[in-house]
Amino acid sequence: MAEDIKNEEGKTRGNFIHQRIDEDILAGTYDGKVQTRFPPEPNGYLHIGHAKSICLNFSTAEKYGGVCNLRYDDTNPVKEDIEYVKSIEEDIRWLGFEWGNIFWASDYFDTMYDAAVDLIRQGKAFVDDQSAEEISATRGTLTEPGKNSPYRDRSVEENLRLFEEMKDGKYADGEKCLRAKIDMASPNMNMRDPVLYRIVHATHHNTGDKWCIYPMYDFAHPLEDAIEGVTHSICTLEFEDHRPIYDWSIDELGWWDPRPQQIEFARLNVTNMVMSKRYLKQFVDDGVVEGWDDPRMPTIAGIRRRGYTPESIRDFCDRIGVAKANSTVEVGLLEHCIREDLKDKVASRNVVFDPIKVVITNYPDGQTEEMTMENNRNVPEMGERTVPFSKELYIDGADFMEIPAKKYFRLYPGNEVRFKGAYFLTCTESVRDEDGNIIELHCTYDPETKSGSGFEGRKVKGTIHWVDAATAVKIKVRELDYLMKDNGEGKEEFNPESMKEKICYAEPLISEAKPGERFQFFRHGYYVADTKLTTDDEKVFNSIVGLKSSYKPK
RNA sequence: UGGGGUAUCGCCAAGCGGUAAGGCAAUGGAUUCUGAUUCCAUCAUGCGCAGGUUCGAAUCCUGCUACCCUAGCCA
Repeated sequence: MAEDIKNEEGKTRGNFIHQRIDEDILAGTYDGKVQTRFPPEPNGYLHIGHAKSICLNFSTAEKYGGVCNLRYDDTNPVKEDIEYVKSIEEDIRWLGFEWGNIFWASDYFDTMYDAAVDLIRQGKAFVDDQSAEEISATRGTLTEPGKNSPYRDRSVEENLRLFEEMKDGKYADGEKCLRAKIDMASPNMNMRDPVLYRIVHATHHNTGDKWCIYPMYDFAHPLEDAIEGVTHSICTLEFEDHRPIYDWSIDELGWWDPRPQQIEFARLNVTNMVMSKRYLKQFVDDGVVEGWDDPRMPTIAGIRRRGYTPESIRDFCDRIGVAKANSTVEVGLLEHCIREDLKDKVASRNVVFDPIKVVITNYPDGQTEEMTMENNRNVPEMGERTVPFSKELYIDGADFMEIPAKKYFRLYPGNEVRFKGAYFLTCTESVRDEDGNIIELHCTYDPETKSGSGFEGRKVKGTIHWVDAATAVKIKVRELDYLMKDNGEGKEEFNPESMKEKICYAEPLISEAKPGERFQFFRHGYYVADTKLTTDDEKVFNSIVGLKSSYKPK
């Protein structure tokens, strides 16, 4: 996994965050301690972008022998719901990480309140009576400084009294707020007397109705980190401008030294995937997907149901690297990671798409042979299975062409191909109905060429798969594409053809497939038995990813 | 228009003054009862642009340019 890559001098060459930590260790800033945290707000499902953050935080702690805690950033009761907690924990565990502790920001509300009071005492915070609109109007613009609030110079005593009254529920939402007293002319908008506490009369899942004032992220987050003893607080790029207020909150209090440091990295973007919670929620609400765990969704629940493995996701996160440049990784890399993981793990099964019936005219009526096939050609230890073979078979629609394209070496009239695990067959005739549609193919087989017989007389260029018509099992296959597509010019839009269901014929053994079990459908790609829809009677498979390339007639 | 970031191959990404790692993709070829896998080979005289310093610059300096973030009592 995340092995240290050493250069000639033997120095570690990890990502820039590891380098920063190395410097801290060298300087003894935190006495060699490394502690990180994954701090989701429980207001939605985790997606693959979060997976990058999870891998980064947990593996960084692990690399340095430190701990990574799970902490819920639950400082806004109107936006959060305990229902998401279960899925968050399930997703992290599924990825294979273990947190040291589970913390709740709301458990620190008392300390945060005391911190706010301390700042007021120091004259570094004040209660503002202005409305949100007024505050917004006097904040200034990117180029013009803001104006001081008329309430900015209240006495410490008055501020203390007012803040306590805020806490005691004497005021309505928005009537007052607590602001830091910093600099309304700061070129950084975040430092223009930012709001520290706001009034929200709402029941909190953890603290109930104890509080009606709640700390803002900019004030709460640094305190949470400091309280827990976090050393390196890893977050995404958009918080770079917030770092001064992060540092200010801890330094002005003077309660902690050294303080944790915030380090920002670029969030993950993947082509053909939307990470915006707003957009994903819309898909769910509009019913264009089955839910947050729809196998096409980029949520961790979705990619899990899609058949991705935790190993493949972690491998992906290792390969994409960590840097500060905004970037969009091609889905091809994610696909590579899952193929790489599955290729030596899963068994192969014969499944015929768009079936065409084949009749072997010179094969004895009523005869059936049990053909032996290897489950995974790369892994002999995975053993073999037998598959029935008889006079009438089905082959894949894509494996026959009436008029062969250039360099097409599967079945076409007059051509001989190997039927995987069975015999060489030559197509002698295509049978049509009145409308001219091909309804079946007539072939002849050569008994000499049986698989495993050691026949070396001649070679064929093509090998195709098949299922025995009499014993074939019908399964439902869902061909999944990405939810978004680069339609038009550089813009990604919803892909209405992201799921196509079809009924296919499979070899009898497929009826034993268990929900969540993965297979390679011979020549087609990797598939997983859907965990919600697969029953003993009906098998439903989702496509995970296709094989790297296949012949595409022009 | 202020402030904060970022620019190295089609996509990620190392590099930290000594003469451009690696992965994905792509391309050629070998093997193959999966056009898969595996294997071997090719793939930046150039690092946003223009100057400068230096024996030597992707790395240092100066000046540009492009893109991202930022004016929630969200996180």
